[in-house]
Parts: sequence; C-alpha cells; structure tokens
Amino acid sequence: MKDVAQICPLYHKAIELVGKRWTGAIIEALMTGSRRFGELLEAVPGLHDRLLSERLKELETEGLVRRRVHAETPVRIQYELTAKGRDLKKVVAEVQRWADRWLHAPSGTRG
Amino acid sequence: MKDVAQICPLYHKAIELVGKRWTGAIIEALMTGSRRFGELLEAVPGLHDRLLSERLKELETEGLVRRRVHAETPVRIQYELTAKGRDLKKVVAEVQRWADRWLHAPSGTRG
DNA sequence: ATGGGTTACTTACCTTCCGTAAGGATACGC
DNA sequence: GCGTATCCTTACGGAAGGTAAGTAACCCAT
Repeated sequence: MKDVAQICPLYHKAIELVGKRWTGAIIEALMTGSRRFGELLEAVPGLHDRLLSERLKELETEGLVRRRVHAETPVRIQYELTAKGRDLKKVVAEVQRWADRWLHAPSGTRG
Repeated sequence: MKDVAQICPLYHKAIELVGKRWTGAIIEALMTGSRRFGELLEAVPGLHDRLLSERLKELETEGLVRRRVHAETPVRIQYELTAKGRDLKKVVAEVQRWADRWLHAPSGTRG
C-alpha cells in the first residue's frame, strides 16, 4: 500500500461549503451588495424559501453572511456578505470565467 | 414586483457541478496527474468506492475526466483530467487560497 | 375589531441522494 | 478451482432536498 498524497482538508472543507447546493448561487447574488430574502428568491431560479432560509442560517454560522433587521413595516431584513464572504470574489470570478469558456458551447472537451 | 438581476445560469451550473459532494476533492486529486481508482480512494479521506464510481462516471459524462484502461494483470485503470478539467486549475487555486486564509485560524469573520 | 396584504420564515410530508456493507467481474498464480 | 487483487455494482436505511401549507408580526381598510 504505497502512500498517495491526500488532498488538503482545508481546500476540501472550502469547496464543500461554497459548492453545497444553492450556496454558490446565493453567494454570487450577494456579491453585488446586500439583498432581501425575497430578492434572493428572485435572483436564484429554482431556489425555494425553505432551502434559502436553511442556507442563510448556515452561511451566517460560517461567518460568510450577516443578517440585518430593519424595524420598518413590514419588517425588512437585509443579507450581506462579511469580509470572509466578499473574499470569495476571485473564486466566483474564476468559476464564472470557466463556465463562460466551457459551458457556453458544448464542444471541445477532448484533451 | 421589481426586477432583480438573476445570477448567471452558466455560473450556477458550474459551481453546482464542481461543488457537488466529493467532486471538488476528486478534481483536486487529479490536478497533479492521472490516478488509479484505489489511489483516489486513498487521496480523499471519507470517500467510499460507490460514490467515487458514481462521481467518476458523472465527470466522464461532463467531459472533465477521461478513463483509460490498461489491459495488464490485474487490470489497471487510470483517470485523468481533460483540458476542460485541467482548466479548473485556477478555480482550485483560488479556493485553496481562500481556505488557507479563512479556514486555518477560525477568527476575524467580521466585516 | 376583524379581515386582508406583505414579508420572512417554519412545519409537514414525500422523494431523491448519500453512507455503509456486501457481492460480482475479470484475470492471474498456484 | 481456489485465493488474491482491482474495480465496480447492488441493496438498504437514513439524511438531505423539493413542494406546499401554515405561522407571526405589523399595518391598513372596512
């Protein structure tokens, strides 16, 4: 049983966190500024309120998202990225670049 | 109902693809060169054979991974990234950089 | 004061995905 | 043919996700 280099556990945790279902989309939607609950639902097609609520709580726990309550009527709640969340900007940008290159025209996958 | 900009569907597909459970880890393990089935199992702690098999098939279908059979004894099967897969190098690198910055010491999440 | 509108969740239920263990396919050495 | 090695496949219970309905707080209109 020869030793094989194991992948970096920090990388693994990061990609599972950001790549968890809907999470990457929510982060991109917040990348341009703070958003309300309903706005996030509109920004991410297919995402439903139950999962959005669940994901926002996870992101808050992980310290990527901050929740701000404005005591107006009706109550307005804004979600925004923390510094930790905003620092994913380059990750998001590289994923976007890859997507534009390889997912737009479904061809040229040999190599 | 005011219009909210929807996130890019290509980005969404990309992040859900790469971020799907175990997939990001498998891709990183293949980033340094071709690997055998058993080597991948060793490289990614917690990953079991059923899921590895499932993910490799998906990655082949998506054109990110190529499967090569060597008719030796016992049969040797090598998995390697295609050009499409290798082009995720910068994505992996940025995730790694973020992970090193923010997940190593669990502090400083305000902002 | 009661009924309805708006926003942000929460609960409930069922289906799909994942984790774990066991079994199968192929090929060789004895 | 029996054991060993590698690469999957099948089976099944439990966790996660999809969908719809319900709750809570607040205001306004009737």
